[in-house]
Amino acid sequence: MAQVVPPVSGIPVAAPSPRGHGTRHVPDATVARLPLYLRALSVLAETGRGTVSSQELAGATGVGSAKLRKDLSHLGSYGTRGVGYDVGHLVEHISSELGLTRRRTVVLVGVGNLGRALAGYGGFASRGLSIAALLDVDPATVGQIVGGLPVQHLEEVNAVVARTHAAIGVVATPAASAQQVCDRLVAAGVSSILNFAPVVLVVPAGVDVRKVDLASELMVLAFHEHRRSRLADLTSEATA
Amino acid sequence: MAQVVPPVSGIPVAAPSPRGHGTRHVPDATVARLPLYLRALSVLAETGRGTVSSQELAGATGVGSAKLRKDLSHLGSYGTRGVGYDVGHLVEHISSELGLTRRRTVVLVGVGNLGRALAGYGGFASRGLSIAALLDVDPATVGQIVGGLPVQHLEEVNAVVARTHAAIGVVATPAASAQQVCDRLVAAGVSSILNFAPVVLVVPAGVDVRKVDLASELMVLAFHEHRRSRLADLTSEATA
DNA sequence: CTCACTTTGTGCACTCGTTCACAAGCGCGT
DNA sequence: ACGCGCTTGTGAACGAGTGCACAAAGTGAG
Repeated sequence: MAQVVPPVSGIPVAAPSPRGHGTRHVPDATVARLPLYLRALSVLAETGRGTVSSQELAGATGVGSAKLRKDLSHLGSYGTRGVGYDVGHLVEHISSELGLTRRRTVVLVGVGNLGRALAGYGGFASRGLSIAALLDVDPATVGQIVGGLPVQHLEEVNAVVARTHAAIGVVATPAASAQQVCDRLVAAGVSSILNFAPVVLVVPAGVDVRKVDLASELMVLAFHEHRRSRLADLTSEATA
Repeated sequence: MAQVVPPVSGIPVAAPSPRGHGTRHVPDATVARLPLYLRALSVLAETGRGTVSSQELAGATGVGSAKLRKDLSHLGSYGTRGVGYDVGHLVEHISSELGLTRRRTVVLVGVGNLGRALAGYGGFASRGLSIAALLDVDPATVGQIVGGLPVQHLEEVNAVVARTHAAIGVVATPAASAQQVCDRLVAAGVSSILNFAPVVLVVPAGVDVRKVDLASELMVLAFHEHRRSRLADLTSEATA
């Protein structure tokens, strides 16, 4: 009952920044939006635009203008007040922050339909990301040329990763083999994994896993649809 | 580094989100995890397990046990203290909440590699989601049988949506035609859209758009990779 | 019945992200 | 030079989500 949490007026005892991260901290939510900005900016750059206002860019990306400005401020980018942001400069700045200036190589495992879709996806190369190799275990698939690259056997993973210095691996295999493939990628030296298989991958500390689950996305959409119809039922019931 | 399971999306385009209305509010973050739980539970159910503790299910899904319990409590599901949750009951409860008890039909536009991957993806049907039709504009593709379904021409969209009562549309077309396809889907009566094209779709109010951007995911991964190497540089510099 | 043990459900504090509102800065016309 | 309008950058309030810790509630053994 005593001490009702005093304002703690000036007690520098506890470290102001408990997390000792040396670099300035860019929020994850902001990072997730940077590619979006980058794409919109690329379009603008191609049309010859020299500057954009936050409001304009916000309109093109579906993000609030205040949020956009805060995002950009997080990476220390300077716009010009009264004018806006220099398109070219901003593109370069964001690319640099995302680490796309240095070329990143990616190995893709699982050359099914999804793998082919990824391999054929344009726009990676122009963004500093290049798919360096395609791997699979199916004898009928190995040896094919997909998206200009020959499909190699998964056995080659160690050699391929070592040769291409790939740090990013994409798992586009069936669920059953995903964990096994993941393990081999990690063993070969890959430290970031993008997983499309509907399983939760277990990885050692230091390895970053990101998951894209197509079925989940559809289910979330179904939920919204469901909620909407429930709401409609309720309101029609209320008006009745 | 723990498993990072991002809510991906995070781009509520034109969703004013009418919050606080009559129905109890299930947080979006929780909804995004429900499919994950559902899948883990399905696996458990098949192995004949009758009950699960929150800790066990947490381990299988990579989620903290407290978070999991709170998620389940949000949808009013009752577990039994000292025992855990009834697997079958929980599966049914989550399915119901997600709206998967009533069959949801989906129309898919764009039968390229990505579209084929989605059409061939198992696990939709068993979750109440069924792809009712495939649409494309390429004469060479129209008429093919993909995943057991004939590909129809996009012109048929109105008839198809009306006949199947589909409320969900999937856009798996190239970026250039995505907005146009989206407009036609909306005009045909679709009210939820899952967009794989790297553009920001503009839709009228009342239509829900969810975006999955493969290139963005890779870029976010590249960022983490980049940050990691920066950190390594800093620390090696500091120790030097 | 009682006690020890297990596991849920949740209040609370805390962190993270978003939104608002506005001062500061910049260019331009006069 | 000077003020006017436009746009950025950000402090502060707010809200959502997470993690901790624990009381409540159930089970089973003695």
